[in-house]
Amino acid sequence: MYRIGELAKQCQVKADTLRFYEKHGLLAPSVRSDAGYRLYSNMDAARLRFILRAKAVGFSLNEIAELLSIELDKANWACADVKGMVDTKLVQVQLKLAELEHFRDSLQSLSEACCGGPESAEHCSILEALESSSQAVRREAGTACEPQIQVHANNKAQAKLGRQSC
Amino acid sequence: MYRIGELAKQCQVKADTLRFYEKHGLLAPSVRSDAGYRLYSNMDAARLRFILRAKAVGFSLNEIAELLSIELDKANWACADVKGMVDTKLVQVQLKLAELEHFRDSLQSLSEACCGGPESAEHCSILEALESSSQAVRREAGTACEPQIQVHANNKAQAKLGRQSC
DNA sequence: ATAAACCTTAGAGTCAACTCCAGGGTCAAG
DNA sequence: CTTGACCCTGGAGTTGACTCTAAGGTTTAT
Repeated sequence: MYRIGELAKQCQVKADTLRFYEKHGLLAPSVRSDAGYRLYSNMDAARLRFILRAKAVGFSLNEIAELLSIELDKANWACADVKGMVDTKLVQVQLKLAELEHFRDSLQSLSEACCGGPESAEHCSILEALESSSQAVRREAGTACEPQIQVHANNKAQAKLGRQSC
Repeated sequence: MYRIGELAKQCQVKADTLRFYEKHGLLAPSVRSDAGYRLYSNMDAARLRFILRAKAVGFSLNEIAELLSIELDKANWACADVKGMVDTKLVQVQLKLAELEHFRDSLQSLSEACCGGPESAEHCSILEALESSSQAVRREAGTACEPQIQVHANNKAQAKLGRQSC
């Protein structure tokens, strides 16, 4: 059993945050000591890690509470309800995964294309990578081009030539 | 070129949000009309989509601004700086990816284990899946067990027996 | 030429998620 | 038996990210 400060330190959050989570129904210690101290079990700690992981990938505390409520109210719900809820979250997670993979790919190609040397990054192909990562709408021929875009088109040509953009 | 309301609708945000992003240095329209109206190019739109994608996977606006500043200040930085920054973000993204995959796996096993029928979910293996998804610290033999944990151990036995937890 | 539907700014308000503070209780070490 | 490090509660304050309001200017359709 951990006291609030111990669990907080272990998970790199503040004790206040744990009290906040308790007030909002996300995580209550399974036991209190005689003096009223919160005592957290290993299961409580696991639940906290679950919460923090969900938070780190962009879920709000409300969404997390919804997910966790499955665990709490499970006697009052039908399997179908539970499965529906889980599947909904699953779709959300898969969408996030796809976005993150897209994200990673663009950062990766950015990193690979950049020589990493001491030169100015002025001609680095960052712009290009970010653009393609953002699914930039292709410029149709005939559209007015700003100066920067000229530079960028230039970069693209360079990159094509020798994969050397810096 | 899109006016603020058009771009906002296209990306499912409010016009106010775009003005907010401009004030905070994330996205400025490349042109203003004679009357002072903001006019966004396709590149601006791509940049906005990049911002929204990053936000959806849990990056703060400050972190996103940091990433985007690469694009803006590239003339003032060495390639090494840029590469370092990108690689740092890349590590963060890969961490998030790992968490999300872990997350997806636990939701998936949850969904598969649950029959989805009209029965009470009381004996559904949700607890188990959430626990394992949270990398629950293994209970050592000899540690005091709460009643719920007994129930859970029971569930686990059921699940082992026939993969039928509902 | 005028109403509806846009746009502008500056500044105030809202909401989520903490974070801190005051005033007090608990507990192990010296 | 007190000192210092912890804990408690209730409530106020902060930060990030919008979101809205007021007071006005612009565009477009009739």
